[in-house]
Amino acid sequence: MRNTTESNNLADLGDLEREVMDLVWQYGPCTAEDVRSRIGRRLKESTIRTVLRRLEEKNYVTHTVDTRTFIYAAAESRGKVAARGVRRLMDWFCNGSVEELLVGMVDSSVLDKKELKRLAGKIAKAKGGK
Amino acid sequence: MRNTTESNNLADLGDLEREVMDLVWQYGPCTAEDVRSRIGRRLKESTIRTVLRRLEEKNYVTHTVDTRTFIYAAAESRGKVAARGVRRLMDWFCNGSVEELLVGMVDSSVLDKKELKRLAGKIAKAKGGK
DNA sequence: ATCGTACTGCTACAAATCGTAACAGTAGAT
DNA sequence: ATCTACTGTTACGATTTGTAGCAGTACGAT
Repeated sequence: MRNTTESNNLADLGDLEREVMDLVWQYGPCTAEDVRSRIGRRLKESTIRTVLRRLEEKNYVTHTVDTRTFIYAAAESRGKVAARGVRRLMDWFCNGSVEELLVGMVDSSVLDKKELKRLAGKIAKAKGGK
Repeated sequence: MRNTTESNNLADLGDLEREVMDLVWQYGPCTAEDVRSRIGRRLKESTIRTVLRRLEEKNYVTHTVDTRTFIYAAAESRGKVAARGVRRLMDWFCNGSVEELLVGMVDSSVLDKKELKRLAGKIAKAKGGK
């Protein structure tokens, strides 16, 4: 019934899933137990494992094995994930126009004009030409 | 169980809901029947009404009554909705940093550096000072 | 005044997603 | 050979979304 081929959720992640991703991004590669001990809620280790497994299915993390233990690492940077989300927002609501999006951001004060200009300059300068 | 107070879905909308919003945005105020006749799939009018009702609950549209007929209109512009989504993405994945987001966009070629600069200039110039 | 009809209100239901976890099997260490 | 730490598998309830039927009611025509 639901569209499974292309999720309609901008981030494909539930709240807990996002929390876990945050930890993975923040602390780097870690085991389920690492996550469990650092996360703010009291959850069973099996719960964390389920979440990590689902995150791997969704390609948010990958794992390697150390002896018997799974070590999970982020598959992409936060910024890239966010950018993918932005692209979707653009496609859905702005006919794919970055401009319409930026204007909307400025309009609803998500972004200040001066700030935008400053950042544009900075970003254009950093990370060498092309 | 799930977090109901603050949805975790960037857009709070399913695919059909988004399609309907598109029509409302594109054609302006309309009735359920208007939507039904314009939408690309064959759906019962009651289905459309349900969707419109839900969209109203979510504050995406409002309605007025003409004699007995509900006329639905978008409550916000596309750009604003998109911008709200972007804000969430920033909060979730970039610690609220616009910079990290823009960098991510450039990194994953959602946005080109030159393009960014051009738009920044344009936007800063347009819509008068401050 | 009556009646048909066009609209709305309410309810329902199945599929998918997500939070949460138990239980079973198995490979390493001792 | 055992114990134990890990993984694999399965489950279940709540919520969201697509999809729609049925019941009630107010207007317009006769």
